[in-house]
Amino acid sequence: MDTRTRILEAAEELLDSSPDRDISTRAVCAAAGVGAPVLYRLFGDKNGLLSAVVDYGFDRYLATKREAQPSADPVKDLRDGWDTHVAFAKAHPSVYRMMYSPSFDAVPDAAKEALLLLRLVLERCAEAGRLRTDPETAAKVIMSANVGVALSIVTQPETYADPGLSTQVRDAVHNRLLILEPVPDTDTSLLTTSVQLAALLRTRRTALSDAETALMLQWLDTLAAGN
Amino acid sequence: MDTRTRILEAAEELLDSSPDRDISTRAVCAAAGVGAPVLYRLFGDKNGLLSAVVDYGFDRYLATKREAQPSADPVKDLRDGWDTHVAFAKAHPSVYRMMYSPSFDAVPDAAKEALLLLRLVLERCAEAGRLRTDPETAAKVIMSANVGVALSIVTQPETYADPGLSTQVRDAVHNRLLILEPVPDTDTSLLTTSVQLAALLRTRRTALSDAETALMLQWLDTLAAGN
DNA sequence: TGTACATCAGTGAACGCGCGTTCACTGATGTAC
DNA sequence: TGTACATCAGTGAACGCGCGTTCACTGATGTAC
Repeated sequence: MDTRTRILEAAEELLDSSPDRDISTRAVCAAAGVGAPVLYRLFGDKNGLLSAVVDYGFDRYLATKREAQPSADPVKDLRDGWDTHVAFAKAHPSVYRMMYSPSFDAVPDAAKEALLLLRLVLERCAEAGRLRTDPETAAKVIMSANVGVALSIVTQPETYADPGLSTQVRDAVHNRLLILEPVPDTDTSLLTTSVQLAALLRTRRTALSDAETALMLQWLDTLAAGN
Repeated sequence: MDTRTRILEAAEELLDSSPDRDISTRAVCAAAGVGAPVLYRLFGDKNGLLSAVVDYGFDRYLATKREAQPSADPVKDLRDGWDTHVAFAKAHPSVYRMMYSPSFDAVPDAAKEALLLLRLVLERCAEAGRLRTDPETAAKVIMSANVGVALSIVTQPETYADPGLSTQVRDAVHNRLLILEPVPDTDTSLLTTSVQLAALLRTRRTALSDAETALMLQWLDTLAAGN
C-alpha cells in the first residue's frame, strides 16, 4: 500500500472513531506513520485531504457498481443496486456521510456518476417495458429514498438498524415505479392512460386553457384509437 | 428577543453562510453583540451551544407539527406532514442537517418525538382502516424516505430541487403503505396519469406527429406541475 | 564502469495564528430590615 | 423611605494550547557522460 493510500485509510479510520466527525492533520500523520510535510505535499492542505477521502470513497463505491455485471433481469439488478448502496454506507459510515451529507458546499461530481449508473439500470428496465415513469425522474426518486435509508441507518442505528426496513422502503418505492409482471400490453396501457387522462381533463379544472384542453382531448382520442 | 435566542439565531445564520458548516464561538458572540463569557455562562461550551442550536431547531420543527390540527382525513394530514418536513429543511438547511445528519455521536431525543408524532398520524390512518402495515414500521419507512428527500434537496439542490420530486417520493411511499380511497385524490391522479402518459410518449411511436408529441409533452409537464 | 548531479519522497523541528476558554471586574436590579 | 447587601447578566482583556502549515535539510534513486 503506497503512502497516499495509507494516509487516506488512516484518515478514514480516525473519522469513523471520532465523536465529532473531525480529525486533525497531525493525528492523521501520526496514524499513518509519516511526517506532516508528506501530507501537505500529497494533498495541498487539509481540505485537499478531506476531498481526497471523499473521492477515494466514491472510487470504491463506483467500483462495486461497475463490476456488477448486468443480469438478464434489470429489476433484480435494480434491487441489488439498492442493497449495495446501503451496504457501502454501513461499511464506511463516516465517508458515506461526507459523500452524501458533506460539510463542503458542493457534492462532488462522482455523486452524479452514481446517479447516472442508476439511470442506466432504469433505462434497461424501461426497455423491458417494466418502468412506469421516465428513467431520469425514477433515478432521482430512488436515489433520494436510498440515501435517506442509508443515512438513517448510519446516524440513528438504534432506531433504524432493523434490516427489514431498507427492504421495505426499497420495495415500496420500486413497486410504485415498476410494473411488477413483465407482461403489460403496451398499446393497451397507452390506450388506458389516454382514456384515463381524457376523463380527468373533461371533469377537472386544470392549468391548461380551454383551447389547449380541446386540442389535447382530440390528440388523446387519436392516441386511444391509434394503431 | 432575549440574549439566549439572539445568540442561537446568530449561530444559525453563521452556520447557513459558512462554507464548511462550522463556526467559531468568537464569530457567534460578535454577530450577537455580546462578549464571550456570556456564551459560556449560557451554554457551558461550544458543544453546548451547538446542541442548543439543534434543540432550538427541533423546538420550532415540533411546534409546527403540534399546532397542525388533525383534520377529518388522516391521510391528508400524513401528506401535509411530509410537506411540512421538507419545507422546514429548506427554510433551515444547516440546522436541518445537524438535526438529521449530525456531527455528534447521538441524534437528540427530539428526533424520537418527531417519529412519535408521525406514528400518531399513522395510528389514525390505521383506525380509519387505511393502513396496510403496522404504524411503527410505517413511521420508520416514511421518516427515512422523508429525510432522504429533504437532505437531497438541501445538499444537492441543483439535482434534486425539482418540486415534483418530493411529491413523487411521498406518493410512492404513501401509496404502498396506505389503502387508497375509493375516490383517489384528484390532483395526485392527474399528476400520475400525466407523468405516465409522458413516459409512454417519449418511448413509443404513436399516431401523433413529432410536433404534436412535442407540444403534448409540454402540456403534460404543465399538468404534472400544475396546481 | 565510475563519477557528478538532478530529482524527489521523506525527516525533525519550529512558527504563529485562531480559537475555545477563563479571569477579574462592573453596573443594574431586587430585597431584607 | 432609605440603606446595605446579595444576585447576576454583562464587560474588557488576556491566557495558552492545538492546530494547520512551513522551513531547512537528508538520503535514496535514477541518469548523463
